[in-house]
Amino acid sequence: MTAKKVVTRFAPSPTGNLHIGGARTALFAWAFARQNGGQLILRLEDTDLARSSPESTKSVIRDLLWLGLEWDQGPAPTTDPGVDPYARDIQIGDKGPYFQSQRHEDGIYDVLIQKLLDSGQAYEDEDAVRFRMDKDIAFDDVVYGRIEIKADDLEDFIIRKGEKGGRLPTFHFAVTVDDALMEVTHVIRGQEHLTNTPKHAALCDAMGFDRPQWVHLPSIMNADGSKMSKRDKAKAARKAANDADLQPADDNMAAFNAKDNDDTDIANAIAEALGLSLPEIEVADFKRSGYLQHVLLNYIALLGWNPGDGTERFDLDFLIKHFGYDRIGKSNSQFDRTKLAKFNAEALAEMPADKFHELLLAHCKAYHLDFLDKIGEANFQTFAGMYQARSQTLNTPTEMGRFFVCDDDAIEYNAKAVKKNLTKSDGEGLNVLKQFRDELNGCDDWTGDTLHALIESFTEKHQLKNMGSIAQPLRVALTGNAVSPEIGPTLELLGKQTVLNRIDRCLKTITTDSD
RNA sequence: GGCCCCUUCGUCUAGUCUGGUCUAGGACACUAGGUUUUCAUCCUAGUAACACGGGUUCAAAUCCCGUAGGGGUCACCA
Repeated sequence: MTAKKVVTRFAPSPTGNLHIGGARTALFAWAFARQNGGQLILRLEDTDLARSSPESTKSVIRDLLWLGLEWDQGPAPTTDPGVDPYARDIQIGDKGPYFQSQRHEDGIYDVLIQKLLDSGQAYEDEDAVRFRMDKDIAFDDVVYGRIEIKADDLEDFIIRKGEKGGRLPTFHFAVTVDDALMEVTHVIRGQEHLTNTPKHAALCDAMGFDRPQWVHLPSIMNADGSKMSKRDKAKAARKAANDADLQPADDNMAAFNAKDNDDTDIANAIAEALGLSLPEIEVADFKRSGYLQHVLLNYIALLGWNPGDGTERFDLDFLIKHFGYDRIGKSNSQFDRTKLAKFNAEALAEMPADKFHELLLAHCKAYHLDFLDKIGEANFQTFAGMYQARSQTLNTPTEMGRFFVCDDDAIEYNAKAVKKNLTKSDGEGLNVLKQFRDELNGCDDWTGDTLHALIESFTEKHQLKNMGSIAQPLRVALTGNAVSPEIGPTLELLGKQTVLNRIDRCLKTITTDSD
């Protein structure tokens, strides 16, 4: 007997954006299929009419494609807005359709339910259909081992909803049937399904299907130990909205504020209005925050799995080569954004400068148009260059470099920085700044190199301690703070007029008496 | 609450199956020092864990039992 060809599947319900935990499940299913020359199926479990939406389907497809996890069967792998992923003729694979709502239309489930009814293994309960669970049941999970459940702890459960549920099959029934009919060999999913699995095993047995291999993955948790969920975003947004006394824009938002729903779109809208960042939970959040897809995949692969030889930084080829269920842990893990950020920072620092430039430009085009407008594409390379080594994410330059785009008189001076670099020792810094202002004013070749040389020669001429004696007062005048990238490129990018304006304003605003 | 699962540094983990090589290793974080015009980077050093209690054994992080803690699940949600 030859081993069956490996078939894995990722089967999200289209009720929102792709969650980070779902991304890890998809990643492992993808890697295992690729490792074994098998296939990955993308199937949409949309049997809950009320919660499923085409928008969610599209966003799941978008996010999976962004991550680079392509499937062999399922909806057409495209984000083209002109393409309807539900269209049957463009779905790929010969086991379709790949939407459970469509499979229901085709009568796939009803035939099998009728058989169970006829054989007495299921019975009608009001207008629903219930499956009998009257025997002890055991199954083997690849990660958790053998699980045995006594009949007394099992209850008959609904396999087909009644009228109010549209007579659709329930999740338990549909997954079992679809996995069997699509010849899925390995069911990889979150650990929350472990206690559902006896139901699926019993259903397989009752319908004469071979049981698949079940692979349950431990959960991904927040730093406080709670489960990472989109409710975290809602909670954070709600709190911010309350603190800021934000008036609800519409009924939806009012319901959101009253905790009647946890809509992440509303959460995002509030965050945008208030200019705050919510905890990243969904793949799209990480994208927006400026994480690279391969870094994100690398990091989440490490949550619950490791190659065993200490390697932590790896790419997808490595994962395909080394992935194995025997090295998946059983305990839940907390998501550590700091470690992710470090991984991301390293990846950004390592890449060629033009690659970083290209990515940052694309990121700003998508999320930070104000920077693009103010800095201009011509100067963008300089901007990218000065932040590459200091960036944790593609958002770092726009966070740290806020001063590049703000108005000259919007600079707020940090008191500590002012004292240390300007007013201390009878305004030593202010004096240097005043003198150097004239040097700058006389400079005709406004480039980073020339300006750097100007600072150096000025330092020597006036026998100052080091470049910092000028650079630091300049930083405070230009940014309000004692921190900026190298001073030469900073001056260049700000431009002569802005630099002089800000120095003048600083000299006018800050005096030794104000201290 | 019933049932199921889990428990090594703050966090992710190696080691557990096949007890001795573990005075428990790595990474991120943290602390100290160094390099640097600031910040970041980088370099060096350091702090820090086998949940608890019993048992088995010459020997236990590793095997057994119990306790505690955490998670999941008990829907016509998935």
